[in-house]
Amino acid sequence: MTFGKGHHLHLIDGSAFIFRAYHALPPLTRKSDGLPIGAVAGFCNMLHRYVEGNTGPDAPTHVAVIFDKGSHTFRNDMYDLYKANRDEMPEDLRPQIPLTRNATEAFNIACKEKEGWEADDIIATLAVQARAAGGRCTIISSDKDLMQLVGGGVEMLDAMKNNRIDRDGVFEKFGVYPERVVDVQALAGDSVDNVPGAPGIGIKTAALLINEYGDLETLLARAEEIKQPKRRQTLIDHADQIRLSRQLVLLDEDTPLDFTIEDLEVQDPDADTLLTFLAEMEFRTLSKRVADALGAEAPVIPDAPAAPDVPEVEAVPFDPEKYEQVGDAAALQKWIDAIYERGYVAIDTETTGLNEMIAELVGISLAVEPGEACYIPLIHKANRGDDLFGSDDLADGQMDLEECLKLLTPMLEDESILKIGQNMKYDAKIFAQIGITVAPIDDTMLISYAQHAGLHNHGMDTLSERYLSHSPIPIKPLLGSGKSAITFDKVPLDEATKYAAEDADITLRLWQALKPQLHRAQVTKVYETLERPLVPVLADMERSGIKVDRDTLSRMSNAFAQKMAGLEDELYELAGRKFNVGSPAQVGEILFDEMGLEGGKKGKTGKYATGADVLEDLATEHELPARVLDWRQLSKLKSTYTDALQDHINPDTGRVHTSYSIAGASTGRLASTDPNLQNIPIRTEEGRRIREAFIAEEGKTLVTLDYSQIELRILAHIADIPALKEAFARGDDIHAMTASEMFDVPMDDMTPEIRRRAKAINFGVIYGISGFGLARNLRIPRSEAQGFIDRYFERFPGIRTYMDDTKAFAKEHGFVQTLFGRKIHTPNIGAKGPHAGFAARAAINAPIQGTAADVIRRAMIRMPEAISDLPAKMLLQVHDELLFEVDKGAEQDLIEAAREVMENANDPVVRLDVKLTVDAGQGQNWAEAH
DNA sequence: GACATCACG
DNA sequence: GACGTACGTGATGTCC
Repeated sequence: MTFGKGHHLHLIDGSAFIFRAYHALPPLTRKSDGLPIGAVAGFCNMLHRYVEGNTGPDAPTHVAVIFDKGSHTFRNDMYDLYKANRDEMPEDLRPQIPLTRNATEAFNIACKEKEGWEADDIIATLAVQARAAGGRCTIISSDKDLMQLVGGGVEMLDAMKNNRIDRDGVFEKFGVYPERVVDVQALAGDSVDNVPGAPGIGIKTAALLINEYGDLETLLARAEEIKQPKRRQTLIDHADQIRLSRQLVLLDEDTPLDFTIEDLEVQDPDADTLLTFLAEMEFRTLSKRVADALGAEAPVIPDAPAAPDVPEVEAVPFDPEKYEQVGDAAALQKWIDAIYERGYVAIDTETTGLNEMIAELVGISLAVEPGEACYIPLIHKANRGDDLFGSDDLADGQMDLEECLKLLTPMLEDESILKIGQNMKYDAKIFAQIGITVAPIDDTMLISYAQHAGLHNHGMDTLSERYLSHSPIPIKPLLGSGKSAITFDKVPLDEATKYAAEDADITLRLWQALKPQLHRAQVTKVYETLERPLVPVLADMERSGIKVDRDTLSRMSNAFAQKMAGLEDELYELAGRKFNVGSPAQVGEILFDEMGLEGGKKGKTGKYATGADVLEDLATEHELPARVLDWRQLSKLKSTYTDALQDHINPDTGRVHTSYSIAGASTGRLASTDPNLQNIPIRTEEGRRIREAFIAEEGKTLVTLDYSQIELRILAHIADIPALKEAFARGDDIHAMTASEMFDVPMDDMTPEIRRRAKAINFGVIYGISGFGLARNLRIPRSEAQGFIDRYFERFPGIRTYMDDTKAFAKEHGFVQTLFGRKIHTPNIGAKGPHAGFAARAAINAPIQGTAADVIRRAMIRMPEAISDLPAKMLLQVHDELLFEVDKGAEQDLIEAAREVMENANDPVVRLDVKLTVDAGQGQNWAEAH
């Protein structure tokens, strides 16, 4: 059949698939012979997922995977440096390349390549042919070089993000439509492919020029007319290089091919061929999945003895049908016996919601071996939630909650049985609500965090996909979404069992895969002293919550609303019309288009930037931006704080219970969510008053203790700066001392302005200083800022060494470390281009911020024991501050005990050359205590 | 759901 | 030699 109207050609960029697969998976090897196989595994998974997704009216009628072949193409003849900066292919990837061709053929998908041409040229040729024939074509790739082909039925699809790119999408990316993309690329060049382009011209400028002059040749011909002298000269000087660049990025739409589109017609895979291939590769999980999809029998893959050092990840296939639903005491007792035989169990709770303070226990799942898991439903309803007249009757076949807990509690509290969970803080809190203290525990999320912080997140889906090559059953289809969403107790029992038991099964497998790796990564100590013991401490703090006075907040909300209304009237007057003050886009239009103010800069989305820094600069001359800033401050305080906080007051406790994520921030810091209590205002007087709503219970006092300058002290120690260390030892004002040293001003003559500058520089150092950043922060010329930095390095030479050493360490190892051994990975440290500076600064900052985070973690872990004799509770942590609630009269005892713990939190593991000091405060509310 | 903005250390 | 930049977070409102 001739390809034409109604037909749809899919072209898959094979190389892109391979590299994505390679980087997405750990370095897996084939068990029987150790052949590296991770990229092939990922490639096959992606192909399988792709094939499965091809249903419905949009499915392709023709398909091919296109590969590059050889490294020498006609472009190298034009320009010998083309792609010359490409890194060598990783050694363990090379042998996998031919296997990906075999894989494609095994899936019965056409597999095309041509010596001397790039895959992109073949794709271009086929896309153009498809378009000419009146058919559609989808290019599955996110390579921007292919964007020149889009239009007239040709689109691109980013398979990972499931993001279609049409002509408008191309315009967003390049600022021009597809037919002018090569012109823009010719000017902007491409550092990845080593296309030179015009020096100093990026995509933004290129698009601007092309749009003004129409096309590249016109632009080059009329280059003399360009107003900016530098730009003009660049274009004149480099015209030849620009034309060459255009040749390089222009795809060959006439690649000679020895096949036609008709040869690419979609064919069903032959089950035998495909499964034989997958079995050869020893992909157990995927074989099973593919066999299911094809309705064939999964091949038996003999269990070869595992090579040492390779985690066993695919031993037992996942089979939701095998999970047991436990409905009576006898059945449960069998599981408890199995747990006692082993000494450990993976456990997961299902509840009615994500907020542990409100959620109710719905069921419990247990796993003892990979594939051996059960679910104990407890209070599932007999009817689905979508049944309008659904009664509250319980579904049949469930154990009585009390009876179940009576059997389970001794095991949960038995110190000889290890309870393994994914994010155990959640489950521990659920059990704590019903009086059960779960211990001892292991947490797969934290085991991963200790090893892989900075590499990826540590949610179950991510871990399962990465380390088990298995995608967990999604919860969405069970619960629905939006208004019609139901809670887990409305999920039918059989579906609930498959989902819940699988979670425990996955947790157990992750534990088996990841726990033994802790010591190999040398982070066992980190996990055991900084991560795991924090779980019960945080669970207690979160359950305690802090009292918040609704009336105070509500009064403030009203006051803010009135002020905002007044400001809005003023603003409409100033602008000469009504507009939405909350819309940055409209504010930008008013300021720069209608009022014609200078200095409007458009961001990447084509809108004017109207951030506080911009408006502050304008506010010295104009009324409107000043009032917008006032309005924004009030709006922020009202919506984020005085309004939203009220909604977080728990009706039962009258208190606000935040949730801390232990494995969220890469540096080891905690993060606070729902609500975030780590960013309650303090810097402005108006904002600070919100802290008046955080109050002590009747008869109690709020006490805060915070580390003084902890990050600078740690910097002084790590970078070994004698002058800084001595200043801290003397108890000097550290910013004043820095200023005195840098600007040769005696301490007695210090002015606030000079001190302010020194303070900014001190912070800058912690953040991985740059002249640009400091200049922007201090609003001084860049050259002056650079002068400050040079002087700083001169006066404190250890800083330079620290920065250089840290960067070198990160480049060599791919991570940096805190003083306590916490690893923070820096995967982008070797990146080329603008990414590099970013990663370098993060690498410089991470050991400092991370060590400070470790210190306060240690203090928090020791705190419960240290204050156990006092009528006091630890409520909140704000990075370098701990907030307590204590009975009146015991304030001083608490301060003494807590300060002792905090100031010596580094002992005995790390000796510091600098003393840690802690300031204390107390009061009836958080504003007063500070 | 992306983006801009702004709150904190 | 130019690039684009202070480090780490989370919540909200707008706009598509």
